[in-house]
Amino acid sequence: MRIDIRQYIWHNWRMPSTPDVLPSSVCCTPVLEAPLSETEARGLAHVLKALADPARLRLISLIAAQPRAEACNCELVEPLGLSQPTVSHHLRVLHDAGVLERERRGQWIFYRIAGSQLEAVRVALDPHALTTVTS
Amino acid sequence: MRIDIRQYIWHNWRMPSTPDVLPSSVCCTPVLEAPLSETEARGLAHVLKALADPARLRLISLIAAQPRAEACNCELVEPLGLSQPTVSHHLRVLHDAGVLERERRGQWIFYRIAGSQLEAVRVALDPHALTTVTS
DNA sequence: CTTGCATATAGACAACCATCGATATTCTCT
DNA sequence: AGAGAATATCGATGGTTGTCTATATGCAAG
Repeated sequence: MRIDIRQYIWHNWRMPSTPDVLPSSVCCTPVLEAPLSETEARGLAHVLKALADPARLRLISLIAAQPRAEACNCELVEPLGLSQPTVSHHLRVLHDAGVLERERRGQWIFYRIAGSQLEAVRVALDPHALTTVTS
Repeated sequence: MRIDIRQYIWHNWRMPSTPDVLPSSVCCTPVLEAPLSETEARGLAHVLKALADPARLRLISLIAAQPRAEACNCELVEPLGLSQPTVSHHLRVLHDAGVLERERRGQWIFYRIAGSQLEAVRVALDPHALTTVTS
């Protein structure tokens, strides 16, 4: 619940500098470009469904607002006002959808935002259909 | 179910040329910029929830793919493979979320994509947080 | 005004989901 | 090995939702 500063620093000693290059597993083609197949629609809906919850949106924004843009479960329970199992559940949903990355460091598990999925969603909703991220 | 061409043309006679300027009722601030309030999160989640369904995503893409970028209920039932009431329900959800506009013309009700809400979602998910559409 | 078509609403049902308390797992330090 | 802390899993529960059939509403043409 409370974090010991010395332990925190120690465990971050060997932390790799925040990785910015990601696997970039894009989910689908722009929605406004051509009719989606059922499979494409299911894939995009899966990611959107993960995002479409107030608690999860707040989790994302809370993580992004942290100094290192990462947070452990224990730091999120109190500001969110939900129980620890519920927070854990939401983090899992976001991780399964590829929106969050997780990394265990010592006692804690830190979550970061995996930018590529959010970007994929933005591209999918792009009215200009730029095919920026593409295959 | 089947559309009479003469009636179709007649009813489109007095159609205003597709309006591009929209009320632009934006829902929230960029998620990655600052922690969302519960109200902001609820608002954004509402729009995302409307988008987070395979049938509705396919509806959007089907409408966008039409020659005039608009479609009536009857044109969407068959390609979607769902019952007419179900299609009507999904169109209603999208309209309530501000994703679709509706306009009655004669016997039919035509749905168009209301770009501003999609754009608002894209801005909300923007990692660069440009505050392009703003208040 | 009646018939025919397009759309919406009502009611029902099954599946899903957010949430919780209780418990298990995994790690660290002594 | 054992205690303590962070996280995940389990089981239950109340609420939401996607889908259908049946029915109602609204518009147009004869």
